[in-house]
Amino acid sequence: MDKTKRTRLEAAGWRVGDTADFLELTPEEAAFVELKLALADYLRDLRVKNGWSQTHVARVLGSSQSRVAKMEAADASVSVDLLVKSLLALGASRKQVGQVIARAA
Amino acid sequence: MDKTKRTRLEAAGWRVGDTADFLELTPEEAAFVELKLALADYLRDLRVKNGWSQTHVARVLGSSQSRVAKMEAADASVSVDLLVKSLLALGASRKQVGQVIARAA
DNA sequence: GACGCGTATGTCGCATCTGACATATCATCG
DNA sequence: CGATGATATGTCAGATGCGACATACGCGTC
Repeated sequence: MDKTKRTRLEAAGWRVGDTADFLELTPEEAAFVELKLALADYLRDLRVKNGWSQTHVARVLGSSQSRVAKMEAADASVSVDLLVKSLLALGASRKQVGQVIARAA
Repeated sequence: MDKTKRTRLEAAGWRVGDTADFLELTPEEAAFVELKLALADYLRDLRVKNGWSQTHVARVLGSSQSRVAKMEAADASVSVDLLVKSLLALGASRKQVGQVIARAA
């Protein structure tokens, strides 16, 4: 596994080495986490591409800068619900969201 | 608007005619609800196609029959998180989930 | 160095979601 | 007509997610 990805997974709150051995996710769990990471990356792309700060995005979404940071980090405390709602609120289409999710890992 | 769809939206807990006037959703809200309905429909298709009962699916998911019923109804009390996790757990691929979401309304 | 700006991380009170249970509805079969 | 199985609806206590705040880190500019 890619070291960067592993770090991100840990950051996302997924017990990596909880029991001193290595990442052990069922295929569904893995697919779910990757799906979430993909949405998080897309959110960051969208924001950066438009030259927005996290604070600005937070205002648009009616949220806070810290939550936007956590969204982009795919933190364990953010749901797919929040990511999807946020992307739609920032102008992404349902179709685009679907494509981001469908894109093979 | 299609009468059936309106009924489903009401069932899903979306204030339809709350103030005696008609459904008033921002475009993002509408897209989000439709996205949720699409996932719910797909869950039902997947279950019926395989000849599973809601009770059986509930056992597989580690949940209850009532929650499966609510998922298929896109009840306001079920999140996209739960729908996506359930679909993946029932064997749908990340790609399939994405396609369901991307499919234009 | 000190400031400003953007981002990251930890925590908390409150709101929402979840599984479970009870119960209702509705077929189908004897 | 029971009786059985599948699905729907309402409720609740406990779990999880949310916005907000504080604070820390990095990086330019002065």
